[in-house]
Amino acid sequence: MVIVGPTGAGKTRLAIRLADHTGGEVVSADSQQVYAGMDIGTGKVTRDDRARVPHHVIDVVRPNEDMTAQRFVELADRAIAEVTARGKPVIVCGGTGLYVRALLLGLFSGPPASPELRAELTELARQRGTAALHAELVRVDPVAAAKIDKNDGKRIIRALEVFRMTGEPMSVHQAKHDHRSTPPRYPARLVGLSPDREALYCAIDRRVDAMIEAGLEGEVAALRAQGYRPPLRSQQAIGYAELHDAADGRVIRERALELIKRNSRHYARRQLSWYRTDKAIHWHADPGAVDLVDLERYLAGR
RNA sequence: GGAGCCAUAGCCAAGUGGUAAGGCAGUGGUCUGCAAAACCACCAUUCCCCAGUUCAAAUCUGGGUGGCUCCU
Repeated sequence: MVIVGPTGAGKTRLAIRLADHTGGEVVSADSQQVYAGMDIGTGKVTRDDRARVPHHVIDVVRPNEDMTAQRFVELADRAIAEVTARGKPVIVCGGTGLYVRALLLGLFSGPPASPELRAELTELARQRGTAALHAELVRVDPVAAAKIDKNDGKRIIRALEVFRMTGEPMSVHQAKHDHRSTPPRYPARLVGLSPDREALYCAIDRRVDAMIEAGLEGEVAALRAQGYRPPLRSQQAIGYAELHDAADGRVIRERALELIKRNSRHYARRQLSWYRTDKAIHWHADPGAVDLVDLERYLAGR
């Protein structure tokens, strides 16, 4: 069972409810909840819930470590194998579209991320401009270049990275792993949560207020005390980046809180845009109205 | 009671005779090892209202309405 949807839609609550109902365990597919010490701002389940319902792929790296989609897939695969071995249903709770897709469909067999090469290419982009890198990509991999916007530095760098490390264009690697034809790695039932837009935005605002009340600022202070701050990827997460800015005096607190809400709304929109195209998802507007008995019947039928 | 200034999208705002910049918000989208990231696109047939001048008005003139400031 895979639960997807935008931030603030109620994925976590539904996952817990479903786990309680079925005796299943939860595998998180969230690119920020992997970081230990980042609990409030990433909306992790409470300690009580975790004590009752086992959660996996949460708190698996320190905030100064890199996380990648491939690493996530490895960790999730292992967790799923363990839970399955115990004879329990697996509930994947995912907010990160790329991670969910990578888990279900796999990634093309390319080289792993190379921090050195990325640093080199990033420096090159800074000096000569992103357009220059794109021009190089046009030369070595015109197929990929046609699909990547000339301003999209991150994707241009990834494509060049793959080419340099393998001597083969990324588009060739990808053609061997076409998502439209690759068989799913797991038999999954996808449940999507998509509340009314206005209600979702309201929920997001309230959720941010609740995070502040719960001590998000203290959490950020603790991270800073340990030396974790931007530009660490983990510290650029929504709710953290803004409060680091506030702590550094770049914005006033009031504005930072507004920005957290705004950025969360933007993020929710991007998530919806990602999932909307997936025809396999069964959508529900109200997480509270999802019929657990129906879902359980489906799980039991496997 | 008098004088001055102002009125452009949900918000901020440029534009002083030649056919409505930009930013924010909003919306749609892209996504194959950084994804809570990165990137793309759309979004005022019209400038408070009415009349006038002009080939041409958001821009000039007159009147009205609303707001702000100052004087009495």
